[in-house]
Amino acid sequence: MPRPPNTDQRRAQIVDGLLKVMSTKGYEGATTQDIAKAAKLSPGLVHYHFQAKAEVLEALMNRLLDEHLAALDSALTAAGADPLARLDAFIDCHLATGASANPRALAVWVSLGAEALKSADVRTRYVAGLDALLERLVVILRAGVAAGRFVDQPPRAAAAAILSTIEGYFVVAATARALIPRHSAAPALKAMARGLLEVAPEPRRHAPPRARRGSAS
Amino acid sequence: MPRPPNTDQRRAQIVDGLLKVMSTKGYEGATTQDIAKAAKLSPGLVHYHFQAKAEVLEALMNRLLDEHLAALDSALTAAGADPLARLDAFIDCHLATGASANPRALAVWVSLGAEALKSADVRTRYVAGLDALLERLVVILRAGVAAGRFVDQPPRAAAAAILSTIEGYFVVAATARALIPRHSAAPALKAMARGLLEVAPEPRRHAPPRARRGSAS
Amino acid sequence: MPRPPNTDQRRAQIVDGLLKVMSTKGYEGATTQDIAKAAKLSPGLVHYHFQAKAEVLEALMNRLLDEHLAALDSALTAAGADPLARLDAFIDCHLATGASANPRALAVWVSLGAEALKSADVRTRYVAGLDALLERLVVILRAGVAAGRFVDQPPRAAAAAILSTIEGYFVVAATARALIPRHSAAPALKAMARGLLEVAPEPRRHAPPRARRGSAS
Amino acid sequence: MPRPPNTDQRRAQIVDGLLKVMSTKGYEGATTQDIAKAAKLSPGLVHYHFQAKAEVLEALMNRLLDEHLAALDSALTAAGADPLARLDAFIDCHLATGASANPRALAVWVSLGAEALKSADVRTRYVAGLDALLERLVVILRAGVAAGRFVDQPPRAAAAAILSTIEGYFVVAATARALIPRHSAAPALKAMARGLLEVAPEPRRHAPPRARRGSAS
DNA sequence: GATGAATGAGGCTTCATTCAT
DNA sequence: TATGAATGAAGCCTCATTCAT
Repeated sequence: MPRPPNTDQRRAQIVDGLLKVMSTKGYEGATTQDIAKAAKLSPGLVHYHFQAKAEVLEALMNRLLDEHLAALDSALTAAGADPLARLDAFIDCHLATGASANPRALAVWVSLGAEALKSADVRTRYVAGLDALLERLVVILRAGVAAGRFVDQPPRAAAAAILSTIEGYFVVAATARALIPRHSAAPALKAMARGLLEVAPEPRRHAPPRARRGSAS
Repeated sequence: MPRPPNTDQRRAQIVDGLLKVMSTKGYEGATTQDIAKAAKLSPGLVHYHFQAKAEVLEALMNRLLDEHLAALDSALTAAGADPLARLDAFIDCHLATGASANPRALAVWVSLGAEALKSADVRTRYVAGLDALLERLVVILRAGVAAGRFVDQPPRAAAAAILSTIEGYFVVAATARALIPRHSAAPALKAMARGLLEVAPEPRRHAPPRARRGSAS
Repeated sequence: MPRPPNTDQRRAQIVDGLLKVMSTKGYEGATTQDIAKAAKLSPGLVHYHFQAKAEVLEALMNRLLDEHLAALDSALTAAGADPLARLDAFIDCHLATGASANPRALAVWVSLGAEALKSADVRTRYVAGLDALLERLVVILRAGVAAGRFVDQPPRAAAAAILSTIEGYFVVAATARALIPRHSAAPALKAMARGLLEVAPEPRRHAPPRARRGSAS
Repeated sequence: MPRPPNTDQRRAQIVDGLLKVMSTKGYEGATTQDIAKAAKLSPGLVHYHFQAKAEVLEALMNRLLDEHLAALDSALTAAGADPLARLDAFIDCHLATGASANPRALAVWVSLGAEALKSADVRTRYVAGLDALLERLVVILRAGVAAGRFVDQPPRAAAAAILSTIEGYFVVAATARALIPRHSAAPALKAMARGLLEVAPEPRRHAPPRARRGSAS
């Protein structure tokens, strides 16, 4: 009659502990004792359920990315088929309702970017996460171009620009939130994206389809 | 016969050592021994010229910001008075010719963002740096609005959007450069900024000053 | 309905697990988890059947010594009454057919010698084991002297010499087997013992006195 | 005006600390704190002068072996050219005056044998040490055979036997000194070696070189 | 100013042992 | 009996900082 296994719960607890501590102390600053305390567990347990601290970080990355991608895909599905609606959903999911609404996750994500500079393992996963987002954007952009909604242009460059803006908002929001006027991020990026994709503002389709510009070389 | 003081040079050496090491190991990963070695100095000297490691970081931040702001202001001056030209110069200085061209400084800047999450001192300086950039953008934007070149809108929101895009490009470039098509960053941001500011492509300044949108609430 | 006790079997399993692990990792290097795994049991069981890891070691020592002494006494019985035959049997039992044929037991025995340096408990049992062997040798030697087969000499010194050679072969065989020509150990020790005891070589009183011998058979 | 370097002395101190601690606690039982305390140094210094604990062990092995080989070679030189005298000197150096006279070194050597079972690095050096001794023995034996002093026989087997006896005496002396009658080791091994090599006892070289050997007094 | 040895606190990790089931 | 999770005390090692010269 063994104790019922609760490894999954414990691992989740520990990962959550790292999330909490890391958001204020970074990864290196999060000691295993800190993590254990934040998880309300004994220090030894961390290494009973994970081989090393780095493995907790990996699990945390996976959790953040998985959760975020799930939320994103759900939002995209809800947005329907219209490319612009999907693009807006993508932006909102990042800047209005999603990731940026969770300050801890935001801070951790910024820390992960810095960690990616040092650790190849972290970098691999981090880049994979960015790439997954980029890919979704590219698909949206291609669809928009195919539908004649977006001007024809290299979709990867445009996607990188939109994604970079999101990432940049994350950094600024995490470190200097006061610099961003409240609720300005998503609308601003939408306007910027429309400029990039030469989408005429919906309500006003008067002006002629002005020539393309800014063809991100 | 006292030897001529060389403190300034030594301090510069040490700061440079931190820059080198930090770009691949981050701040915590940069040990004083590492810094000394990169500076080609003995370890003891680091604490002779600086009271603490954190002070070296502070000096490094100051150096990066000072150098960058100097380059920026110089570029802005060279751009003349036209708001759009100044905006383009601002963008180019960040994404085409300036900071992003120095991978080490780029990596350090990203690390500093993460460090700012942990240390109030770093954060203060980091935010001040962002704010200085933001302020220059705001001035440009206001001038553009005043000149009727940019649509009227809350300049801080637009400035934050442009600055965030730049910061985001920095992060992505530092961690996943392959995701950004070569030379696409500055043109893309210019196009985005034009969209945000409703600037008609230069060759055509026919259209009436259409109503503003995207008033980042 | 109580299940039939299987403590003895479990203890044997655990002791065997320690034997396996210890032969390659030593006693301190053998974690209870290692032992349990090698015994194909759960970690908790080790401390259910033994109060402490040290107790497993004690049981292992006892097992090794008991088994070895049983084999030895059996070999001595089979050797008959002749002192020289009994001496040869003693040597063969150690160097030709017995302990040294089991690499794991050999390694463990060497580790036990080192362990005896640290732990009084281990030392007591280890010394008792050596003493038991020594005692059997002394009995053989005394019998040989009484029978006029061995020259009169202090039997404890001779016994210690023979026993030391055996122990030394164990160490060298366990750590540097290549240094010992194959099958040379028992013949060499027999020749040495004869030298010590001034036994004229029995078999050869025929042909030209010498002829080569000791050629590591 | 830097502090004069004393690294060599410090390293020697640390190695000596390990020698002291290891003789009673073994290698794993010798904590870095123990070593530092025994060396009367602060704990951090151990890792300032050595990269890892294992490196201290390596240095200790080298010291023991170097010192021992130096003493041995010196004794052999003093023994002159006579093979038997050299053989006796070899034995005395190990069992009468040399290594076995230093209980700490003896215990450490026994521990090293056990350590060699676990660590390939230790084993390599340990075997090299044994081999160096063996080689000297082989040279002596070959010279004796060439001079007609020793019966012709495979020298490596005889050398291994003699070396094993020495190693065995080390183990028994370190763990159960009481089992070895005082001052019996060297004489006993000399007698055994004579038996093995069929050396006629020196005093009587009257009789024809009778085949039989071993009538050691 | 400069050197590099010295210090000691603290981090990650391991592990014998205990415990809930 | 059996299981495997849980505990907490060390252990090895790193490192910012100090110090003797």
